[in-house]
This record gives sequence, structure tokens and C-alpha cells, in this order.
Amino acid sequence: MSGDDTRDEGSLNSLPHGAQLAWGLVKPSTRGPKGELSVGKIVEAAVGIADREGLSAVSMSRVASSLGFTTMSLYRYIKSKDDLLMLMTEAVCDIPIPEESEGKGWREQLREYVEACIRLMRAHPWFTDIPIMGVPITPNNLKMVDWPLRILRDLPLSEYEKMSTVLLISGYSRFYGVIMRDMDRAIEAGANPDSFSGLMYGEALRQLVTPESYPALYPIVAAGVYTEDDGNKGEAQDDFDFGLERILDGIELHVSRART
Amino acid sequence: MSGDDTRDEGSLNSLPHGAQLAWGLVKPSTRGPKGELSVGKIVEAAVGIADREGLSAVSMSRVASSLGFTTMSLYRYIKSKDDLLMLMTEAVCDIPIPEESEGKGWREQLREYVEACIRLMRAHPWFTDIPIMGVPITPNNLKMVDWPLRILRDLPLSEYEKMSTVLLISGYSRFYGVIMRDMDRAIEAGANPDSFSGLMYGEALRQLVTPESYPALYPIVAAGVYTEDDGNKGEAQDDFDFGLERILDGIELHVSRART
DNA sequence: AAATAATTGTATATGGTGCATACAGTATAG
DNA sequence: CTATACTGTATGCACCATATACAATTATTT
Repeated sequence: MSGDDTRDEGSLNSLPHGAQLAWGLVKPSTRGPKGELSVGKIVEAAVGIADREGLSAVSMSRVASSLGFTTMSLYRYIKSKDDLLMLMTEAVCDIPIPEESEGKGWREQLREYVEACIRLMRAHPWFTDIPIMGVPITPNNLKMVDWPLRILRDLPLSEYEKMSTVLLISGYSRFYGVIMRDMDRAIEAGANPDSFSGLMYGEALRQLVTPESYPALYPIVAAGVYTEDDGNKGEAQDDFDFGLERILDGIELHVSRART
Repeated sequence: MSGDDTRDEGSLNSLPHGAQLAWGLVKPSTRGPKGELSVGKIVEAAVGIADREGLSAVSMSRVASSLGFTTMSLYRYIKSKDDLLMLMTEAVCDIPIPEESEGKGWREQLREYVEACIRLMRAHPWFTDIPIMGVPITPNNLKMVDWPLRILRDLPLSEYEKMSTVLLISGYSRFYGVIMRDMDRAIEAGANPDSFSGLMYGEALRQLVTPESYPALYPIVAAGVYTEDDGNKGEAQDDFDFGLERILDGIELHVSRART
């Protein structure tokens, strides 16, 4: 139709339906009644429910009824629940990405990236409940790959190494995103009347983890380091910073080796 | 009863039922008919089903009927499905752990640890489908914490730093375990008649990822590095090794700093 | 040896899930 | 103005985890 149609429809159709929607590849039809619903509204509603009540509260019927429609009406817009989940993550990955080339070094910029990832996962605790179905293939998700790649642009790394590095960094973000989300959840749950749950398993572990069976773990459990009984949120933050700095150190060392 | 009863029943009862079972804290009752079923058999059956057909095939009724019992009979042995999942991971974490103090350095030993973790996750692809419910609290799972701690024993790190390091390493294992499992799955699915799925999304992404919107990602997608179109399993292995070496480098740098 | 109490596996039921299908209504294109 | 394509809906299916009530079984206590 439009002149610049160099598109290979076939390969685009190979994308999951959710991805096709995210890329705006699904042409709105002209015939028939105009839909009162829309993919955007559905995803928005689903994200809202997930934010408020967790991912398990997101069922097709729940989303539909929250919009005042029947369950099945959603399937006019979305092929499966998996597609909805994909679109939820995509919607939430629409975050501002800093401009290129400020005066900051790559370490600083990678820290910002990781921070942004973690912030995203904490703002939407359900984020990491959605399993990774594969390599990112939707626009905003790919922005989240392009961003760190841009940061690495001028480093003396091969393209494979750059991808490896991004995988390393984003994997670390995700892993800690999970941990921090769980911590947030625990704290929320810990605010319950049963506040003694601070120790919870700490005391039990102190009885079960013997120096004979767990020689290296024992002193750590005994000292309360394992269960972090002091309830100090800072500890987890320290863990996180420590690991990140080790990773950045490792990258820096590799880069400096490559330079010589 | 037995003389050495210094146990605080209360705190042990605070453990989830699955953990109590794993630690052998649930006394078998004497009264009543002896059970034909057992927790061990149930978990074994569940693991078998998961290995063969994936975690989604593991339902209470499926497990029960595979053993020739009714669904509800399982609940005589296990309180909830969550407990079953916990016991499944626990069962599978029962792997041989190398003796202490061989001539190997800590880097080498940590590599072995990570390899073992990955091997575990590939042998049981459902492993990472089970969400982490919290810090490990079951015997074999704790062995998987004690092991790397042992490796770090003689390094000049505080206990907090050691825990942070273990978290870093095991988090990396888990992240890559997920990736490799997904890769295995894709290869298995790719063996289907529709074998052209080798490219799958690669071709589509090459159309969608423009140099304007994705300046840093574009060359990588264009070169086929992003989707690893060559189907070479070695690439992912390279990614993995690269990241691991960066992490080990980072730890080494930190240690050498601490030494001075 | 008899009574008691605990524990077994089962049958049935509840309220949920994602989704297939068939359908009546409605707006557009020819 | 008819054919077509699309809308939202209603119904139903197979499945899920789990609660409850129950008859059968067996070890301990009396």
C-alpha cells in the first residue's frame, strides 16, 4: 500500500502476537463496530491490578470485570494471557532514558542503569514474577538493551563481549530486583501483628545448622549474619553495592587489559 | 525423651511444613494404619513428572494418579503444593560436593561450583520455574551455601562480604541457568518439523531495529550477534564464561586490595 | 481382650482458572 | 442494501488447589 513497503510480512508474522501489538504491526480494522475496549486499556488495567494486588490477582476475568466487560471480550484484543503478560512488561519498561554523552564515566552510567532497573522492579513488584520467555523482542524492552550498549560503545570490546557484558549487568539487576522485591514483601508482611517474625527462621536455623555439617556456614548463622536479624535494610543494600562494584571492577580490569 | 533435648520446639515449628519435613522434624506417628504412600515417593514422582513434562504438568492430581492414589491422599503427607515444590528443589539439590582442600585455587573451585549449579538446572529444567520464596532453609539447599563459603574461607573478607560474594556467584549461576534452560527448550522445539525457526525472530528484528531508534543495538542485530543466528551453542557458553571471569576478576581485585 | 483414639485413603464439593465455541448485534464496504 | 467483518456476550469445558466429611484400619491404653 504505502510506497516504502520493503517489509517481509512473513518474518514479522513469526513474532508472537503480543510483540506484534507492541510494535504496532496490527492494523486496526475499518469494518464492524469500533471497539469500546482497546489493548492499551486492557494492559493498563492489568498493570493496575498487578501493582495493587500482585500478579496472581491478574486473571482474565478480573481484568475484564474491572473494566466493566466480560472475560471473553479481552480475547478480541489479545490472543492469550501470555501476550497480556508480555505487554504488561513492555508497558512498564517505558521509562525515561538519559541522553547520551554526558560527562559521566561508564561505571557511573552503568550504575544508573542498574538503579533504574531495580527501581522499575520495585515499583512493579510483579515484574520478576513474569518468567523470561526469551530474548527481548519488544520496543521498550529493546531500549533497555540499547541503553547499556550505548554506555559501552567506546570501550575496546567486541560486539560479543558487549552483549555478554550487558547480559551480565542486566542479569545482576534482575537477580537483585527479585531479592529486594521479596524483602519489600517481607517487610510489608512483617508489619503485621505477628511482629516477632523478625527472627522467624533465624532461631530455628541456629539450632539446625551445626558446625559439623555446615562448617563454613555455621559461624555466619550463629552471628546472625545469614538471616540478618538486625532487620537492617542497609545490609541488603550493602550486599548489592558490593556485588555490583565487583562486577564493575571485573569489567574495568578486562578493559584495561584490552587496552594494553 | 532423649537426653540431649535442648531443642526449642517453638522456633522449629515456625519453619514451613516443607522445611520441617526436609529436616526430618516430623515424627512419624505410630497409631493408625501405616501409610502406603510417603513423602519421598510423592516428591520422587513429582520430580519425575517435572523432568519429563515440565513443571506445569505437576498438579496434585497428576502426581497422585501417577502413584495410583487419589488427589487428596497427598495432603495426608504434604500440607500444600508450595511445600511440595520446596521439597522438589530440596531433593534435587542433593548432589555430591567435592572434599575440602584439594590443591585447587579458589577461582577454580568457584568455577566448579557454578558449573555444578548450572548442571543441576539443566538436568531439571523446571528448577528455575519455581520462584525463590526466601533464603534457603532446607538441608541440601544450605549445603549449596556452605560449599562456596568453604571455598572463600581463607580469603580476607568479612562475613558480610563472604555472604555477598556467595550471593553474587549463585545469582549469576541462577540467571544463566535460566538462559541455558530456555536455550535447551528452544533447541528441543526447533527440532520440530518447522525447522526454519532457527532464525525465528532474527529476521523480524532486523527489520524493526533501526539505527535511528537503536543506535547501539543496531549493528549487533544486523550482524546477527543478538539472536545468535549461527545456532552455535558455543556463543552462549562464551557469554557465560566471559561474565563469570569478569566476576572472578572483580573478586580477585577486591581481595588483592584487601591484602595490601 | 476390649475400648479408644489416631491416622489412613477416598468421595464429593467449592470456587477458581484460561480458553473454545457459538451467537446476536452493529457498523462499514461494495 | 446486502454481504461482510467485526463487536461483546453467554455458555461450557477441562482443569486446578484445596476443604470437608467419612468409612476403614490399626496401635495404644485400659
